[in-house]
Amino acid sequence: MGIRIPVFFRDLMSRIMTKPLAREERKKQLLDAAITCFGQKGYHATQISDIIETAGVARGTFYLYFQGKREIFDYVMTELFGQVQKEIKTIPKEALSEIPNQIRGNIKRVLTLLMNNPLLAKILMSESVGLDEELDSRLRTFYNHILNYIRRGLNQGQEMGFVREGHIEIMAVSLLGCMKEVLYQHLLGTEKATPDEMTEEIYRMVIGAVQKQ
Amino acid sequence: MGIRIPVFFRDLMSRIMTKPLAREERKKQLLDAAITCFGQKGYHATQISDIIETAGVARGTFYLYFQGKREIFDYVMTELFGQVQKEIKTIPKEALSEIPNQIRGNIKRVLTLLMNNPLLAKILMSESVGLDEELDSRLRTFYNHILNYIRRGLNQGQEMGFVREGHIEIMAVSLLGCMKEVLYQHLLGTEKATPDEMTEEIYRMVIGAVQKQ
Amino acid sequence: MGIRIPVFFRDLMSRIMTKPLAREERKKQLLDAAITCFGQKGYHATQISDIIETAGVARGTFYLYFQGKREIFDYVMTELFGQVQKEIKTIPKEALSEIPNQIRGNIKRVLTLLMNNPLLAKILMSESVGLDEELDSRLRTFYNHILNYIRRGLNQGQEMGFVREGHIEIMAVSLLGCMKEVLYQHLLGTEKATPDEMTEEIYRMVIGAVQKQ
Amino acid sequence: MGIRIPVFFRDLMSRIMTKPLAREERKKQLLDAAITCFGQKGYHATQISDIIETAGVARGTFYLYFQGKREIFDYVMTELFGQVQKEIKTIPKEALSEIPNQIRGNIKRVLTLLMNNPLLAKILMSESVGLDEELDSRLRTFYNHILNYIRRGLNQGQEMGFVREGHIEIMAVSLLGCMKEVLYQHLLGTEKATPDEMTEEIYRMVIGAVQKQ
DNA sequence: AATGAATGAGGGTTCATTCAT
DNA sequence: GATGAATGAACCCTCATTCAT
Repeated sequence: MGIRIPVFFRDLMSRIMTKPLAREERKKQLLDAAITCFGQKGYHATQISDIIETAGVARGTFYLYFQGKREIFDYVMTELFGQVQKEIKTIPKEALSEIPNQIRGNIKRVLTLLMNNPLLAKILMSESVGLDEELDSRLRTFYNHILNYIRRGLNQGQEMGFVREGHIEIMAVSLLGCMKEVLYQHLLGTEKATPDEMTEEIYRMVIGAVQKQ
Repeated sequence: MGIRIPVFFRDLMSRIMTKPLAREERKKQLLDAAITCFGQKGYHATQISDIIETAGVARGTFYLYFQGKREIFDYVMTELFGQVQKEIKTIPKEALSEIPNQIRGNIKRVLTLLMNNPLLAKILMSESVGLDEELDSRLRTFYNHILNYIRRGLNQGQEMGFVREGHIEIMAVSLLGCMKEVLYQHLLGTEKATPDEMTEEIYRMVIGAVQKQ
Repeated sequence: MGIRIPVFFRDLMSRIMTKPLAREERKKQLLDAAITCFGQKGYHATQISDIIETAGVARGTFYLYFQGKREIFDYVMTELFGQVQKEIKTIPKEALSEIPNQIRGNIKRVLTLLMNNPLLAKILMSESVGLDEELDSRLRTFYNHILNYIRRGLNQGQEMGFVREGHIEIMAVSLLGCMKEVLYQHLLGTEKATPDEMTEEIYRMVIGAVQKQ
Repeated sequence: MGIRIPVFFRDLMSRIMTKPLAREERKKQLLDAAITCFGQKGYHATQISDIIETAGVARGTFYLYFQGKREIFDYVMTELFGQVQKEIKTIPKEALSEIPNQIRGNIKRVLTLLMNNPLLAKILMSESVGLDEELDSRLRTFYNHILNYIRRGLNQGQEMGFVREGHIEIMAVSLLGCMKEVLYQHLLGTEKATPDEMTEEIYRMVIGAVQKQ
């Protein structure tokens, strides 16, 4: 299985020339490989072999950094959640006139991030429901963060008189759904619009859906 | 020898009338078991053992009716697609004043169906992306049917002057997303509203999102 | 699986028009089907399904006539052994001048039989060694019959002064091998000669191999 | 850090010199086990469990070295073919007076090899016809090699005036059959002669069968 | 006698994880 | 720290045989 000499050479080189990778670096290397693999094939279809091949690391090494497949998937999720959340900025209360642009900005940043990281998007959209209880709850938590952000916006809007009365909860969920679905169909290849088009249209939908008449 | 004709008659009857029925019944029994299992655990985590235990048949029996796990999953998908599509009714052009109620009706029927069949909903929401190409395309087809329905409605609305101008495609996808997400969060347990509340709120979102000012 | 009405019709017809097949006829029908199948695919690759399909009989019916796969294979072997042995005629002692023709005749009859029944030949040549001890011994017995015939011929020949001295046993086995191998290569498609050519050449080999100088 | 170079050196040495060897050893160990099992029970009756038990390795280990049952059987066949072919030596044209001894030598070497390796012999004699097309053709190829050798010998003999005219093809096949059958009956336990006796007798048959009067 | 749906033991293969070097 | 050969539980599927009708 495979060519032996190159392995030896790679090894030889790495032993002579480089100090062992710092623990965090090596972990990141594996994490990146895992994101690639999970994104391409999904959790179940991804094998440890895929990850270590992508990372260029021996089988045993993997288990020096992660307890197993489930754990690295956990780490992947956490990493991705973090990336998305970084893009969402709370709208400051005082910048009243700026609200439309802020909302637009948030929508656009998240869409752009996800459209540029299809793997990330794919994992967020499609995986993990039903994998097991613990992961489901992690996903729930993630979307709750986002929903909270939307809820706060809607409440604020109501106070300020922009947003019509109504079931805030359902409104928030619906708005989240708009964005997820546009993204999802984009992943499926159904939808070919640009981030700007998508942002603008979603913005108009969102505004229309919740504004006072 | 004995009395031959009666035996033959009973047999004839049973062959024409009952046996094929029995076959379909048994198949349905397995299909139901599969829906239950896939709904609870997802495709990958579901084992043939789960399905046959749930159905209460022997291992070999399963393979008399389905070629394997993939095939029964296909059947399950087809079945579920059919159930959802049955609930969607095309709105007749002439009943102009009836349009709001018709839309409400469609939303409510689909939501009710899916809320009463959480397994069905779960499968539609969460499975199969990334499972494999063939199944992905089946899901794509399904949602395309629904999207077509929504697109037609939006186009009609534009002609009639109800619906504002805009990127029909993204609008349609967004509306689908609203409904899917409300349902999905309901499944996750985040959202506890009743079908009526959900229907009403979604209806208002949808109308607001697309109507002319 | 399959068209139901025709089955019913076939059945109906057979019930109304024919009396149930006599036990021996039905058994023969199954045996013929089995010879066909074993000949085409070998013992292991032949499934009960193949046999009953070929025979046009239901699964359960098979077990009314044979205890199982092994038993019908036993019957097949016995049947084939019988056919071959029928073709071999002992050469009468007195017909001294007739010996060459008698030998030629035996060789030709057996070759012709086997070349016209490739299934029979294939089974005799290739199957059953290693299947299990009992079958092995049956095969051994069969070839012993033939070897006995050859041994007797050689002994007689020695008494009469035609056949050189030597290890009769090995000579007999070798002669059997000549014929088996020519037949076997014929089955494999290597050898395309006619029965007459083969008979003549084998006869010359046999004679040359054992005759006194 | 510690002393790095020695570790690296030991490792380097072991990678280049010992590890690959170990791999081949393990493969050989499995191959030997497979030869034993296939020889004793035949292809179909041999289970992977038999092979790994005989080899004393775990189930998964088997699949590190072979893709499956079919592949290891292929390897076994190749191995055995090689062993037999090694024993056959082409007779040099010039050594005219040596021909008888050379033929005797070939016959004896092959017989001895096969009589000392009953498993090898059993596989060559009895397996694989009808197993599947690919393996059949492999066997055909093997015997063709041997037949070619015999054909060449006969042609040479005709040119030199030793061998009578006749259908070379059938003569060659017959001679092969002599040897195969003697061996086969030896395996079945019918024939108890020593290699020397068998060699001598076969030699005389062969010579008698083909020589000019 | 005939049917064919149902059975379930058994076999081949996969793959996450371990551990000696 | 790094390696990768070894492990074995787990899973899918087949097919000879049974038995209620």
